[in-house]
Amino acid sequence: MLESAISQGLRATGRRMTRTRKAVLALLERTHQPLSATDIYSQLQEEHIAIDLVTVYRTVNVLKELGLVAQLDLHHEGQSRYELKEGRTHHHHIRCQICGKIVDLLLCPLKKLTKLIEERTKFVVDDHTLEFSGFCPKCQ
Amino acid sequence: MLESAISQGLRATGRRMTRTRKAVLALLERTHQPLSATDIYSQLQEEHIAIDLVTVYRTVNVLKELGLVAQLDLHHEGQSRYELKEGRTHHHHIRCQICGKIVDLLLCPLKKLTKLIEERTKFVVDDHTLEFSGFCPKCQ
DNA sequence: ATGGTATTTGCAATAGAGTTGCAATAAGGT
DNA sequence: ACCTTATTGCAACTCTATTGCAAATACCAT
Repeated sequence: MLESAISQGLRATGRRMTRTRKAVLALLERTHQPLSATDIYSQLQEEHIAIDLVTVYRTVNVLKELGLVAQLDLHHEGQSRYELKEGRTHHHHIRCQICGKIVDLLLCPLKKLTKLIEERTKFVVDDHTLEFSGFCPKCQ
Repeated sequence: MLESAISQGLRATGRRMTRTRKAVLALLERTHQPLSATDIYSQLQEEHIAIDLVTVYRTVNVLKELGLVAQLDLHHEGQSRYELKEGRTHHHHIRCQICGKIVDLLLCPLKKLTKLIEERTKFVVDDHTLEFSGFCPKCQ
């Protein structure tokens, strides 16, 4: 159970473990797709858990600040998605252009490239995004 | 001069070369940074070229449909940017997290990786995005 | 050059994602 | 159980982008 460990992280920054934060965390924990704020909102509505959409936004932002959640901005989606980091390593995603299914790519091939880019551009690289899209097996 | 060639492309799809389309094209042609719709709008305002923001959006969408302009959705920017394709090959970008400067990366290292991903995921890959961010030489 | 017609433009209204102010509520240490 | 402070819900708002519609204009035929 993550909850007590997370509770500690919250308290360490003067925050509290609440009914709504538990609900959002539990949902992210049992879901295997990255969820948008409205996904989280409507899913919890269906489960008759009262939570305002504003609270969903505030909750994912807190979880992001604590480093517990990653925010994904996939191309052409127009809204952010969120997924639990929980012991998972850095990875990227592929998204189906037809049905929207998102699958993790358990790799990151960009370490060497990062060095090359730093040499060529004289930037210090801090972050990167990499995303593929196409047609999933069912939609081909 | 691009204009007459583009004019043909427009007419081939039942469209017209107009004062505003010329102005947006000319601006994109002489600018070396990808521009947002509001960038284009305010830049043309400064040059005393009257154009509505709505028209800017419609214009970049037409140019995108004609394959003349690429739309970039950079991470954490919250708005799209547009750049002329005009004879340029597929490439990616790096963006400074401090000053927002965007520099082209004249490479794409993802061909081999695409094959690997298709094998592993059984997706057919159609597109990808890759973006780096960090600190430019001036902002380090 | 002139006129006719379909495309394009500007304005106003609208849509959707996300944020902010504030009073009411609830967490959790004492 | 109480008290303080963080959190919540509601309403209002911001920002990017899109849509409907009447007026303006590109451009083809004459």
